[in-house]
Parts: sequence; structure tokens; C-alpha cells
Amino acid sequence: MKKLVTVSLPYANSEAHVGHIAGAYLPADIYQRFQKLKGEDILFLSGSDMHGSGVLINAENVSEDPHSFALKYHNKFKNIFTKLDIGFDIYSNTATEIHKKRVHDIFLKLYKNKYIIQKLEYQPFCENEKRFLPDRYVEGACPNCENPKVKVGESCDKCNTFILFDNIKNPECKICHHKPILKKTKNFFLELPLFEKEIKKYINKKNIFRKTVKDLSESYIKTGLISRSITRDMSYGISIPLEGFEDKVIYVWFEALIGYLSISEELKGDKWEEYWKEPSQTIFFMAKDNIVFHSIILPSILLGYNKNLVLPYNIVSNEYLLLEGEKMSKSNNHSLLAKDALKLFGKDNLRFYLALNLPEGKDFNFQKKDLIKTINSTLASNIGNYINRTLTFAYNNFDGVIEKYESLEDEKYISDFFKNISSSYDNFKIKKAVNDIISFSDHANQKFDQLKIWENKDPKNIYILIQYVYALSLLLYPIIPESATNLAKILNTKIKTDKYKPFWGKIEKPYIIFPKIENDD
RNA sequence: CGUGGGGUGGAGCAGUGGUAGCUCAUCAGGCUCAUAACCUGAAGGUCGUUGGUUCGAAUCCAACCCCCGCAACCA
Repeated sequence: MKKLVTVSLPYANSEAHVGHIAGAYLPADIYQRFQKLKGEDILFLSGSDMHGSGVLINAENVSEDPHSFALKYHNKFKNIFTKLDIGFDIYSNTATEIHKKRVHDIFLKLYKNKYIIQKLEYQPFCENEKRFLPDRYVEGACPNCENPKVKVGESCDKCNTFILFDNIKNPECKICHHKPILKKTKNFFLELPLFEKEIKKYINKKNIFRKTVKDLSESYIKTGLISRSITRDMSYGISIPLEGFEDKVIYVWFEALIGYLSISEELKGDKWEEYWKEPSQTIFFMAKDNIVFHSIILPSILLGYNKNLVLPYNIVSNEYLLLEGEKMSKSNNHSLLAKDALKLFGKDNLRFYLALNLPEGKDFNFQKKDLIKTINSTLASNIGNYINRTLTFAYNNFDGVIEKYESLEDEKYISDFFKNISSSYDNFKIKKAVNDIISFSDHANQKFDQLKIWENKDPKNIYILIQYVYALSLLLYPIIPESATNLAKILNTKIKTDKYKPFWGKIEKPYIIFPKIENDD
């Protein structure tokens, strides 16, 4: 079956940190790797979001051209994903011609169908700077408590009043402190209320959604959907495909969502729609702040554009990662970039630790000390040591030759276990799968003791024990592909299935695949 | 009543109606094939508080307490 697996597009104005990886990219990769093992036809994609004021402002700060600035960060993302074995079929960006064409096509179609309409509205404008002022560029005093330092679009720290341009006192331009005026401007609006009924029905039926996804979407919809402006007075971004709007661009959140379609097309050409139509499923991984874009706005765009396109089959969101007990923050220099974590711990140690602790249900506190402890006690001492003691024993006592026997009890245990894991993955319980694999390794270690192979040196026993090693190579592959592949090489086999079948044959000289991390405290 | 999440043995977590679980740490045994690794057993929890629903509540409901995020870079 065809499945489209995507991860939300990262904003090309900063580098990936461990939170990005744990919150979205790693769980998506593990999921898609497993599905590929099962033989599903997976298209796994993402790409950098190249536009938006965040990119523009950051680029201006360092006096760079916004496009080359974004491209620089795009390449950094691409590079770190490759280094972390996030196995995208395509990682592109939203600055391509294909993307622009698709956005224009969708924009015009929605416009023609009156799902996008023009509205005149008044926006704060600074005559001194000769520019429209986005929300937070207008400062003033709170209308309720007179607190002199509030910004439009935020809540007052003191009394929690939400500040609007309509109610702020003594407004001034943040840049030059002149008083802004209201100036008429024409913008385009996406008429979300037209989709409200269908979206409500859609979300209601989606029992596969995690609790947060459902709750957040429902609470967003509860108060009724409102039209949202999808254009901005800016020079950087995707142009509006109508005459007379050369000084405006399409707002980034509208166009970035379309990236999923255009990037599909970029890789698959004319066949891209096959991944977006029945019976294909589309699955979106992201952190929790992106939920409503995917559960409400993307479905609305799809409904308005082409009724044959499927709505998201699942939206898999994760909570946040804390670092050493505190929220990550660049300005406080409290952040761990993915590339630094990679250097410190190594790819598979990092992947394994994050996978075991994915913030699926609640925030997870990433601690370096805990990582070292966890890797040493589970991946090295439990799983790694089991693999090593078994392989070494086979190599030293049986010349690495595993003869075929039968052990129905163990073979059944392993097959049943595989079914369990498969159902965990299919239900997007990735963390549970990783935890279960550790229990599997526990069971294998117990088996080793019970069989007392060092006394009897029975070839049937090594056959039994090696079944667990082979099983581990398959089980670990989605989580730590490189190490699992190395293990498969020792076993002289290849990883290409999610099903367990009895294993025998000649193995290569083993070595320690999962060394401990030296603690240099 | 601003809002979302969370409060489970020393630490980190799982567990959404039916005898409280896992990993680490602690203690006592065992084993020696292995990365001083592995196995067995023990101790340790009034599941934030109070009240309610129920034959039965960590799990459902209500109220309250505490912690974290919700201004900016930022998933």
C-alpha cells in the first residue's frame, strides 16, 4: 500500500537542535523505516521552509540576501539529516519552481471557487518608515491597567488583557517611535468557515489521533472558524498570481503546507497524486505547535482544491524536549544542536536514547548524564552484551557455523513478539516498541543463562541463542539502522523484511557493536 | 475563574475501571560464555489533596494545591 510520510517543514533560519530530532524527524524516520521493511510503498519527505518574516529578519540582521541565507540553513538541515540517517526519499525546499507553480495553481483554484476572497482592511502603517507594521511592531500602553510596555498581538504581563491595535493606548512604531496610522490595504483571506462543517466531521471521526491532537483541534474549532488572511505586505516570498499585487506575497503558513504536495511532485513527477489519493494514506509528523495547521487548515486547502485528495490519515504530534530541566532557548545559550549531540554521543547512541524517551505523551527532559547511563546499561550492557556474548561464543566454539535445528517454543516466542512490535508501530507507539525491544533482550539474556551453553556446548543451544541475535538485527533496524546493518553483516545476512524466519549459516568474526560511553566526569 | 501539559516507590518513566509495573540506584545470593557484563531474590509507593460515581478508581466526575510552557530566537 502507498503511504506518504512527512515531517513538518523546518524554518530555514536556524540549525536543528535535539528537540527537532526527538519531536518529529526521528519518530517519523523510525516509522517509515519500519513500514518500508514491511514492504509498503512509502514516500518519505520534508523540506526547508524558505520564506516568512523570520527568515527575512534574521537575514537582514546579518546583512545577507534572504534567499542565500535560507539556502545556507537549508543545506545545514539537509546535511544533519543525512548524518543522522533520517532517510528521506527527498528533502527539498519551498524555493523551487515546482512549488511556486503548485502554490499558484492552488491559490487560483481556491480564488475561483470563492474559498479565497479579497477583503479591504485597515492595517497599522508607519508613514515615517513607509511600511505596514506587523502586530508586534506596534508598542504602547495597556488599555486596562496602563502598563506602558505592551505590544499588539500579545497579552499584557500585568493584567492579561489581550492587546489589539484597536484598543492599545499611545501606539508607536517600534522602529522609529512615530505614531502609526491606519491605512487601507487589500488582502486575501482563506474562508475557513466554509469548511467548518466538513472539518468538524473529519476531526470527530479521527479516533486514531493522539489526545493532544484531537483536543487542540476541537478546542480550536469550538469557537467557530474565522477567515484568515493569507497575504502579507512583504517583498520576500511567493508572489500572488494576480495583477496589481506585486508588493505583496503569500503568507508563509499557507504556502508552506503546500510544500508537501509540491515536494511529492518534485520526486514522483506526474505520479505524485497516487500518494495523495485513495487508498494511499498521508501521515504527518510534527511538534505540537503545528497541529491546527495540519488538522484544520491543510484539510481545508485540500477540500477546496481537489476533492479527490485524501485528508491526513494521521497527525502525529509530540510534546517538547527540555534540556537539563529547562526549556531550550537560543538567547540564553541553553540549547543542544543536533550536530553537537552527534559529535558528543554518536549517531546511534543519540537515536536510541531519543527513541526510548520520545516525548509522545509529555515533555521529556534530555540530560547528558542520563543519556550516558541509559546507553551503557541498556544498549551496551543489555542488548549489546547479549549480541556479543552469543556471537563470540558461536565463533569461538563452533567456528562460526550455526547449524539448523528447530525450537518451536523460541521461534513462536519470537514470531509473536514481532507481531506485537508491528502493532505498536502501526499504532504509532514508537516509544513502546523501543521499550519492548529491551524486554526482548532481557528475555534473551535469561535464555542464555538457562541453557548453560558454556557447560554443554550443545549446537542446538547456539542455534536457539542466535535466533534472538538475528531477531534483534531486524528489530533494531528502524531505530538504529547503521548498527543493525553492521550486525547483519556479521551474520552474513541482509535486512529486508519485518518478518522473523529461522536463521542459520556461517557468521563472520564478531566485534563489539555497542561500546560503552566512557564517562569523563 | 487567561491557557495547554504534568504531579505514580531515592532518580527517570509506563500504566485510563478489576490483585500497583519497568529501568537505574540499594541489599542478599548465583553464574563465569560476554563489554567488571549476565541471572535469581529482597527491601522500597496512603499513585498531589479532598470529596463524589461504582461491587470495585492511579484510571471517571468535582473542587483545590503544586510544578512546567504559553514575550522574544524557538518543535
